[in-house]
Amino acid sequence: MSRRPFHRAGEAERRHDLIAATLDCIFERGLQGATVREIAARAGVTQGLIRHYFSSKDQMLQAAYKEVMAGMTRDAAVVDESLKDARTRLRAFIIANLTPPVVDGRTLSLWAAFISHVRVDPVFAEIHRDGYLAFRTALERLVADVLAEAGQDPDPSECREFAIAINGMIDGLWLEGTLVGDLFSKTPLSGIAIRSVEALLGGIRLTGNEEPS
Amino acid sequence: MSRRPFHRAGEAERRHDLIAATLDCIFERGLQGATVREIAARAGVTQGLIRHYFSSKDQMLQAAYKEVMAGMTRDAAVVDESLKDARTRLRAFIIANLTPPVVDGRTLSLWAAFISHVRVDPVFAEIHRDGYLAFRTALERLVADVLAEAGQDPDPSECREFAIAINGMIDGLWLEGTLVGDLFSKTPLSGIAIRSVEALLGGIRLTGNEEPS
DNA sequence: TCCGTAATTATTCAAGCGTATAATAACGAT
DNA sequence: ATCGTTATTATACGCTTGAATAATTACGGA
Repeated sequence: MSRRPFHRAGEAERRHDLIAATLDCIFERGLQGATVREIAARAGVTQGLIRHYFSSKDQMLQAAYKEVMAGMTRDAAVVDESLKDARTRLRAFIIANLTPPVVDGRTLSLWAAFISHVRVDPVFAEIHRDGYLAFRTALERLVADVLAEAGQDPDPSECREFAIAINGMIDGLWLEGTLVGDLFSKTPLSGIAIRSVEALLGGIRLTGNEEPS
Repeated sequence: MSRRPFHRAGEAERRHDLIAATLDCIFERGLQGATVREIAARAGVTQGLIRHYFSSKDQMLQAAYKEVMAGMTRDAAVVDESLKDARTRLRAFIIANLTPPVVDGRTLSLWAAFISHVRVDPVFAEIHRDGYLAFRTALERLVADVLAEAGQDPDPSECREFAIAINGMIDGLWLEGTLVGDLFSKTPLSGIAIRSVEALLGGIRLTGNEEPS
């Protein structure tokens, strides 16, 4: 009876691997399928190791949720600062949020699995709140820039209202577009969103060139 | 050792009670907290009875999901046909979906808990799809009526695009409004939505009277 | 009034869960 | 080379889970 050989990985690497394995489990079999044993097996370690890096399974799930939110924010907020026009930046922001990798079955699965915990566990609620506010704040600033660029006087509360509405629409389109995506094959979501935002902002065009195929 | 007394309830009543107990459990403790034993206890029966009415726990959860979706559709689609103006009907539709009982912590909890299963279990996917399409179809018709009423020629594909956008915004506002509702205390969601839809549809006013406090 | 049916309770079972603890071996320091 | 540290494995514990089965009792129809 020989013991299984192993190698000592760096703490950061191990934690990352464990979280990645956790997310794989959640994606494929839901939160219920993310058991300590299954996660350990997928990470190629034994279950005891999990408790060596996380004080409990719950704490590991929280870390995993943080990583998901951070990933979504990172992908979503890639608004190249070099783009001079605010309109172009807002357009890029919308497109980034309504195309892969944000619009993606895996991302949605993870998001949905965790969102059901937001109202049960206060720690999850805080993680969600932080992510939401970061997103909306970025959007609010973009809207203010666009309005200013169009020569309007951007009333802060007005900008916020626009941001809330646009944020809602992006969230909803992202959600339904991913859940029942096959229903949207004909018309790209990002196109709908852009035209809608243009109308919402009072007819400001977000693009000079026609939209791509 | 005397056996616990009981009474034989009608099948419909028992099934309803069991589903109600299931939803209570999910609301308070999430899907993971909805165990057969806990549900039975809350329904005032013993756990064996559940298997007498449902062939498995999964099947009972599916029935519960159907009931949640049906409830949301029922509450949401209360568009009084007697309202003559299509604009008034659309306005009522939007308000109904962005005020209680649709905007409600319990409704969201249940929705969120189930949505995470949509991508794991095909049966749940079908239930969701049916609900979504019913909702969007109703909205599509309302939009067509409003545009026709405004003297425009309602191109079907244009109506659908409007419906998708509006549906997305309602979904997103509903979701975020319930999740982080305290952030919206100042400005009512339904007001934001109505003004946004007005802009979206090209400036059509949905109301003659000013909005309530 | 009695009796058959089936709705309901009571009990049991095997599997899987998160957690705890002890043994071991990999690897850096010396 | 050797040693000490600790990352990692191995094993076990107690509990909960969904499901299965057997025993009962409520209730309608004769």
